[in-house]
This record gives sequence, structure tokens and C-alpha cells, in this order.
Amino acid sequence: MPPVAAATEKKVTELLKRQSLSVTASRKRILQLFLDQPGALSHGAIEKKVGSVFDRVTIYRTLQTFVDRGLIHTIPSADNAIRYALCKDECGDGHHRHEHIHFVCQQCHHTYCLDEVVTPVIRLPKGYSPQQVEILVQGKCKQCTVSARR
Amino acid sequence: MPPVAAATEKKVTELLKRQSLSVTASRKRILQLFLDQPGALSHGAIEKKVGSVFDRVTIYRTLQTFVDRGLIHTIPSADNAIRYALCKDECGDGHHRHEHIHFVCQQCHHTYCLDEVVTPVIRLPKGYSPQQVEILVQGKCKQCTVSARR
DNA sequence: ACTAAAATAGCAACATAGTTGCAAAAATCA
DNA sequence: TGATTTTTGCAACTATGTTGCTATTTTAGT
Ligand SMILES: [Mn+2]
Ligand SMILES: [Mn+2]
Ligand SMILES: [Zn+2]
Ligand SMILES: [Zn+2]
Repeated sequence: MPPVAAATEKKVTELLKRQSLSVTASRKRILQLFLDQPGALSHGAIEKKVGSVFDRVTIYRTLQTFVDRGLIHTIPSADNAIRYALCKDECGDGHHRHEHIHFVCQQCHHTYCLDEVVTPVIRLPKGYSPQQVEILVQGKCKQCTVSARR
Repeated sequence: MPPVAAATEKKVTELLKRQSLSVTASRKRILQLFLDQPGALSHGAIEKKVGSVFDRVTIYRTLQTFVDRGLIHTIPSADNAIRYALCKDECGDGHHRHEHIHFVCQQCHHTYCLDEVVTPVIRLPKGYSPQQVEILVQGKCKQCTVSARR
């Protein structure tokens, strides 16, 4: 067993226990996928990455559990596939508080949380009571801009 | 034939001809649905409203055609069902230009274009090239706020 | 108004996304 | 370790969306 993998395994196990979640193979694997890369993942992307190790339903339920516990959050999209990304510390069991925007690259199709960019206050006409604001920016991401320039 | 219906029929026919679109029963009916109410419509909502008069595929293709021609635009969502709403004059064949935000009521589940609310400029970190900004506000709409107060 | 060409609609089949009930398996706890 | 609780896998189902092909409708020219 390589020491790096062992370290990550310990980390995800700790994370799960901290949320009082049973530590199972699927939860460890899926949580690790999120930790291993900076972007957001859709159910389909996860299915591709883990192969047929886990049932589709298990993946759906795992994602829902993570959302419920404030481990990950959902990101709306224009292509009918919900993306999920890791939450920061402010989120917890039963509550999410996000003030960042999301960026979707039209070239590589990755979705990123831009934690540095705070959602501005949107002033609505009389009568509308806002609860949550989602900002979705589409364009070309850092990586794709750089590789186009070379 | 009631004069009101005849007048609307003439209107949608004119609209379609103005876009050099063949005037068909499905296109007239679906365009009329959008003109008859202020909100956005999903494929499913349209299917319910028109019953089984048109094939599902026809509805999908009609919506796509309208989007292509700049008659309607899509609205991203968190529930995996694309909504469509009428465009204003600025959009046309092959191009959309929208600067308004969208409001989704968590009570009545209607989606509205808030044309009065202009999307603010979002400043991104270096390297990201924005192309389009979508703002989705969730909360309670005008109607639902009023009826709750009574 | 009639006809040929072009566009559109309907059908079937498929693909992807997501849900639910239930029994088997695994994780937790004592 | 063994009982209890939780999670998983399977099957079946719904919703959403696409594609290829043929029949029908629309359009445009006469
Ligand atoms: Mn995010
Ligand atoms: Mn709109
Ligand atoms: Zn990119
Ligand atoms: Zn409402």
C-alpha cells in the first residue's frame, strides 16, 4: 500500500467520522474523488471514474447524503446535469451558506467554485423576497486560456 | 370563432412569418402559450397544457427552433428541467443578448424573467474569460408574498 | 388551384438522469 | 462476538432529451 493513498484514506475516513457518517467503501471513494481535483463533479462523471464498482443508486444516495450533511453542494446548470462540489467549513448538517459564484468553461466543460468572487447583492422589485442567489458565469477557464495562448 | 382567439392567432402567425418560419399548428400553439402568461415554461409544462395533441419530439424541436431564431431563451435550473421564456426585441436569428436576471419562486415554482433587474458586472480572477453571466434568484414571488399576507 | 420541392411532424428506439421499495450485506455499537 | 442499525444492490419505474427515418404538411412557383 503506497503511503500517499494510505494518508488520503485516513483523511476521508476522518472527514466522514466527523460528520457521524458510517465509513463505507463508496463514501470513501466518492469523497476522495472530490478531494483529488479542484472542480465540480456530476453523477455521470463520478460513474465514469469509479467504473461499475458501485451501483448507480448508491452514487445518487451517497451524493444526497453528502449534500444533507453539508459536505458538498449542488450547482445549477444549463445542461440538465446537477454538479456537486466540496463545501467549505461554513456548511454543516442541514444547512448551507454559500456566497461564491460558479464558473463553467465552455471549452473543457469543467465547473469551478470561485470562492474569491463574492456574489453581489441583487436588488429586486417590490414584492419579491429573495432567499438565495446563484451566479453562473460561462466562458473560458484559466487552463484553457493559457493553453490557447501557447 | 371568437374574435379574441382569432386576433391572437393572427398575432402568432405574424410573429412566425416575421422569423421566416413555416406556420404550423404546433408552432402557433406553443408560441401562444408563451404569450398567454408572463412566466417561463418547461417542456413538461407545455406537454401538460397541450395534452397529447402534439408529439413530445415535436415540442422539443419546436422549442429548439424558437431558441435558434431568438424567439425564446433558456433558463438554467437546479431541478434538471430547462425552462424557456420569451425574448425581447434585442434577440434574433442566431444570437441572444440578455442582461436580465431570473427569479424562481420556491412556493409556486414559477420562473420569471425580471427584465428590470440588470445583471451586474462580475469581476473574475486573472485568467478567466467570461462570456455570459446567469443570475438565478430563488425566493418567494410577488403573488405568493401577497397571498401569504392576506 | 395544382403541383413539385422543401420543411416539418410523428413514430420508434435509444440515451441519460433520477427515484422508490425491498431484501441482502456491511458497519456500528454494546 | 453478536444484535442492531445503516447502507448497498437490484429491479422496476418516471422524467427528460435525442436521433433516424418516413409520412404529412407547408410553401412557392405555375
Ligand atoms: Mn460552489
Ligand atoms: Mn429571461
Ligand atoms: Zn476550460
Ligand atoms: Zn410564487
